[in-house]
This record gives sequence, structure tokens and C-alpha cells, in this order.
Amino acid sequence: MEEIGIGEFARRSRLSLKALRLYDERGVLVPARVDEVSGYRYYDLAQVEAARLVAMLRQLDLPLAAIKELLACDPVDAAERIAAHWREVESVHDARRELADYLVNRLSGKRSVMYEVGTREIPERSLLCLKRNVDERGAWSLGKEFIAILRERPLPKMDGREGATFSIYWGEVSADSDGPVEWCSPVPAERANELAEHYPELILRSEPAHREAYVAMPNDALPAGPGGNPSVHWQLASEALRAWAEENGINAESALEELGMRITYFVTGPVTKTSAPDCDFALPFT
Amino acid sequence: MEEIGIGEFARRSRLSLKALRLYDERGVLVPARVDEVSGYRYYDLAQVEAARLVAMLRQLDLPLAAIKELLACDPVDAAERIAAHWREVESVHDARRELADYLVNRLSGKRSVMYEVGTREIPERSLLCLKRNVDERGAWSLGKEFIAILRERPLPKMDGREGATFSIYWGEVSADSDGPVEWCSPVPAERANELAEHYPELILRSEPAHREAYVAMPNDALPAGPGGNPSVHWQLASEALRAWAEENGINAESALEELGMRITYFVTGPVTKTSAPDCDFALPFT
DNA sequence: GTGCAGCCTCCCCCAAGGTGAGAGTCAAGG
DNA sequence: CCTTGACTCTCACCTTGGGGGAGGCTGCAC
Repeated sequence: MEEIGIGEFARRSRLSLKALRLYDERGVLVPARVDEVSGYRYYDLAQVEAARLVAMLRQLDLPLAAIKELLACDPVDAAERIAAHWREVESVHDARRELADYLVNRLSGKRSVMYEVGTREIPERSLLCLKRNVDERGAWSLGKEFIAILRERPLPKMDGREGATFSIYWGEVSADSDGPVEWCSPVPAERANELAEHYPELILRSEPAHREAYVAMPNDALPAGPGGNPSVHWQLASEALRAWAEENGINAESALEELGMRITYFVTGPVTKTSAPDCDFALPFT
Repeated sequence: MEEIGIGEFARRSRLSLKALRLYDERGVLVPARVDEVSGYRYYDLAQVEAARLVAMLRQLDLPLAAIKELLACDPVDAAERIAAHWREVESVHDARRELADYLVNRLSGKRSVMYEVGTREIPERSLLCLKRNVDERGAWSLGKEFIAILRERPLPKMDGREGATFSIYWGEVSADSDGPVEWCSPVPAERANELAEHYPELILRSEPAHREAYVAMPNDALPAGPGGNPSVHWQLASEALRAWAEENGINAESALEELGMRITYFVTGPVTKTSAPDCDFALPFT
């Protein structure tokens, strides 16, 4: 139980005096003894090990509060926490890599091969809709709810490009602010009323004929999809659509207000936790 | 040349009001016009594009100062800067991944296969040495200087484990603080004086017999090696040696002061920019 | 004219420390 | 015992990139 001063402790742990005093204040690394009179901090030699651990965890950018909790866990639990943190870091890093690649390509003049914009005609059609104010994660569970309603009392198939289910983002939807999101499924006009009675939870409405500019999305890029965090893909796709609109002299604002940004899902099989449907991101215009 | 208010601009650029005011203050994104009387900021619609770029660059964690410079460059130059920044981020990330893996393995009880500690006997021997105060990068160029002196007037080969050249870090050497670093080559005692005259730039001294605990280092982990930044490998190797010393009840402090941390280089071929010699990291003890 | 949304500046707050000022403390040498 | 020099203390301010709110103007519509 050898006691050492803060300077010696700093050398051994490779932490700065400032850091050590801060960690004391935050309760992360409290000295074994603090002299009442002088205020001098004295550390136990055995604390060096913990200090090294703290230093390494800080290199991983773990907040001090998280480190404090970690030190109170048993090691196996701590390892799992670190692993979880690292998975998070990796996923953020992947998104940023995507963004960096995109920017470098765009600025150096290479027309990026991803995020190619196509257009399509959408006729006037009848829709069965479910609309609610939700946040980012809620958008996906609203979709599951919508699908569940449709599956509960099935109907003749309406799949294929014309009939794909889609969702409309009527406003800004992010992790902390919610906005109106609507899920829609096109139905044949002649059966519309019959179907509306069949699904009383859903609202029947029609939308005018229009065109859409769209960008196909990677399979793993669902909006806060089943597995994860919102992807940078959406941002880049939105950017691509905006750029396309500008290039083609289309004022997207008015149609956007009337028709909203859309995500169309081409469901080919059951949606599970690990497999997500193909989809695209569309900007309507007239 | 449509003018819009800061609120509208914030919506279109997806930046917060706070951020926009800050960017104005820092000269990163200056409004097209600021009303003298009211102080209201008015942006040009065409500035939205730059703002989106700024938003993305901030996601890459580029400092505002760097972004400001970037915006003043032509796009190709900007792309190169972003790419350079991203390479830096990737290399830091790789180091942190290594650290995270190590920690998770260590804490979850798995004895990590890397950083295994061995020991060896070192007899009393004569050394030809070159010692200087250098910083992290300087340590490597000091080594090149040392090698160059030895090669200038070659001698019978003294390679192999006994005769490998090594360097001693007598104090803390980091990127911003320099410490004494010594490069040494063992020579046969019977020829010591002759050789000392042959290499007047080098100092002849002898070191006592001792033992060393060592950890083999990956080939790409040279200290601020030819290609890059200091690797986390050194930190982990040092950790492994410290842990080993503790486990085996060895007080490393005294021998460390007398003999210093060592890096031994097993040069098998020419040292080029892309190939680095095998080496190990050693803690002497008695 | 009046209401209200939008905008302004100013101030304090966060993490995780770095830097320095001014004062108190410890241990060793004279 | 006293001094000196090395250590250490607290306190306060600076950094980056904003967030949050207070209190006060502005611009525009009815």
C-alpha cells in the first residue's frame, strides 16, 4: 500500500495533472487519501492500473461519465460495454466514410456512379393511407403497423411497380423532432370504396397524376431501419435529387409541399430483422 | 438573386440558427447582406449549396477554420484536402480499433494472443553508441544517421540476435516533448578500442549483463516509422511488459533507470520507405 | 394599431481539458 | 532553524461547436 504523489502518479499513468484533478472532481479516479490540511492528493500504487485503463478508454472517446460506470462493473460486463460502444463508433465511422467518398468524388469532378437519378410517371390513383406524427424510429414501426393491418385481412395481390407501398414524409422527421409521416398503398379506383370499408383503420384518398425523380437506395439504408441508425445514404440521395432538380430547372418546393418526399418499398419477401426491402427515395414534381 | 431570411436558409441548408450565426462570426458562411439597422441577416439562395457543403464537412469533423480555407480553394484542391483529412481520420480510427479489440479481449478474460512476452539473457558487452535529445520523429532519423555512419566504413558482419542494433529511450519521448534517445550496436570486446577509433562520431561504452523481457512488434508499428504516426501498438506492448513485470514480481523501475526501454531491430534487408525491419520492444531487468 | 412570428444580441452551459497566476507545502541542504 | 527549490493547491479564463433561454427589435398581416 505504497502512497505516491500526484506527479509520480501522473508519470506512471501517463495522464496529465489537469486530467487527474478533473477525474478526481468527477469521481472517476479518486485519490486513496487527500490531506485535509494541504489538500494534497495521494494515490495508492495499485490505482495506477485503473488509471491506465481510464487513459485507454479516453483514447476511445468514451465520456468520463461512461468510464465511471465502467469502472464499477465487473470486467466481463465492462468488456461488453466497450464492445457496444465500439460497434457504435464503427457504424458512425462507416457513414462518415461514405460521406467523405461522396464529397471527394463530387468535388474532384468525377460524376459519382451511385445516387443516379431516374424519373417515372405516376398516374392519378386512389390510396389507402395511415398517417401519424412520429419521430425517426416511429416511422418504421408505423410502417410495420400499416403492413400488419393490410395482412390481417388480405386482398388480391397488388404488387409490382405500380402498386408498391410507399411512405410520405410531410415534414422534417429526425431523431428528436417528430413530423407527420404517412404510409400509403395504391388501390384500384374501382374497388376503392369497397376496400375502404374493408380497412376502417385506413383513410381513403386520391392523389393527382405527377412525375417523380427517384434514387435507388442500398438495401441496408432504411430510415433508422430495422437494425440501426439513420444512414448518411438518405442525406446523399436527397442531395442528389436536389442537384438534379436544379440542373433540370425544376422548382421542387411547390410539388414537395403538395406531395411530400417519398420512400417506395419494393417488398419481395417477408421483412425480418436482418433483411430489409429494396426501396427508393423520390421527389415528386409536376 | 433571391434573398431569404436566416430561418428559411436554416431550413434549406439543414443548419441551426445558432450554427449559422457562428459561421457568420467565424467568416465561414457570411450572409449576402446584413441590414445595417436591424442586424437581420439575408442570404442569397445560391448560398444554400455552400451551406450544405459546410454541413457535410462538419459531419466529417473538419474544424471550421479548415472549412473556411476549403471553401476558398478550387474544388479539385478541396477534394484533395478532404481526402487527406480522411486518410488521417482512418489511420486514427485503425489505431483505436486495435485498442478497443485489446481492451475487450483483456477484460473479457481472453488472454490476447498478441503481445506475448518472452525473456532473454544479455551478456555484458561493449556498445558503439550515438545519443541525442530528439522528439518522436527525430528518433527515427537519428537511427538513419546511425546506420549511415556504420555503413560508410563497413566492418565484418555482426548481425544475428546477439549483435542486433537497438535503440534506448532514456526518457519520455512524444510528439511534442523530446527526450534522450540512444542508438547502439554491440561490438566484440576485443575489437572495441579499434572500432571506437574507426568511428570517431560514436561513443564506446559497455553495459552490464542483464535480462530483458520483450514483446515482438508487428512490422508496421515502427515508432513514428517511415510512413506514419505513432502506433497504438507501442502503448499496448508497453502495457504487456508492465503487466508481465507485475505478475512476475519484478520491480522494473530500478533497472529501467539504469538501462532504459529498448527497441531492437532485426534488419534483414535494406530499410526502405515501404518496408520496415522486424523489431521488438524490451524492458530490461536484473 | 396590434398581434405574433421572426430575428437580434448577450449571457451562461456542456465536454475535457490546457494554460497561467498566486499561494501554500514538503523535504533536503546549509 | 531557515531557506531554497520542487511540488502542489485552487481559481479563473481559453478552446470548439454549438444549445438554451432572456429580453428586446422588426416585419408583416389583419
